[in-house]
Amino acid sequence: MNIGEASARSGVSAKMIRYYESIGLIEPPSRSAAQYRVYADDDVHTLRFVRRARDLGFSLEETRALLALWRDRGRASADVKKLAMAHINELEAKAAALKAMADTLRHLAAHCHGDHRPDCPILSDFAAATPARGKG
Amino acid sequence: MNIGEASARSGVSAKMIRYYESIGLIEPPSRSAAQYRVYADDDVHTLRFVRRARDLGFSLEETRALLALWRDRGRASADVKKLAMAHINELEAKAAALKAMADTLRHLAAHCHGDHRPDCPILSDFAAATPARGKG
DNA sequence: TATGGGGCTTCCCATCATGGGAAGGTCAAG
DNA sequence: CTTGACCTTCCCATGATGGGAAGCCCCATA
Repeated sequence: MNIGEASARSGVSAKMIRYYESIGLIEPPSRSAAQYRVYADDDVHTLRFVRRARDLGFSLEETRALLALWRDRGRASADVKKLAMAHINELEAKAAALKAMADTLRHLAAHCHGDHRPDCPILSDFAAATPARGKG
Repeated sequence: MNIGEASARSGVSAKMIRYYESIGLIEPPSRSAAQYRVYADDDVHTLRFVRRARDLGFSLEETRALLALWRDRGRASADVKKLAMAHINELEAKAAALKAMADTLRHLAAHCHGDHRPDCPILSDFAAATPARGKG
């Protein structure tokens, strides 16, 4: 199949498929006489794997490691789990950071009248901000 | 003061101060005879405001809007609150998305032995993934 | 006064993952 | 043979930031 069909079947854009190939994440497929990329079902399988990893927030480099583990039938599941757990921690740390921002902002917004008056504790807080020294 | 001191006082790198100036987020400061940027205390104030907004996850474009509101003494606090609330929603949506990824992955990892054996439901799930069609 | 080191200037490049689009070749259907 | 959809490669853009080179400037010290 051509790249368009591989894209449709895998959920990875043609643009990205070419890019993944260029950075060596996936193998270059064979080519037709006219230099069209020709994919097999197995390639679609790989692309779906990549898509799933990306959807779960793994970077392309992490995905590369996962692919290697996937292809290595003899690897210990501990290796996979270790990578996954590390990623889970990253994800949760990022989520917590975003949540902390939201909470701070929500706190400030709670004290903002939100009417026609100009006074606003949100902007006041921003204006009073000091870098890495607390509110001294 | 020179850019180095403004940077130290505001917590914004010199690199970023120049960048913010280049995109019109902050006003170009006056220059010394040798073309050095010369900042006043007020400029540091503005830089701290930007820093605070960035720390709370506002994009530079959102920060630009906040700066405009800050400088507009007559604005209604409702305008600020509206912008803030929208941002809070974005932050929480992103946090929820990250948390969902972590939960999915944690669920998969819970069923992974994590020992010397090669079987791993994490990779199995990835390999079985299908794009936007459920698990058919 | 000469020198050295640190700060400043501009300019270009890299990141990460992705999309847009141009210029041109190819294929299948009419 | 034309038309239109597809493919190719190549370059550019995003958002926010950092790295670093080449060259000028300023101050302190010898």
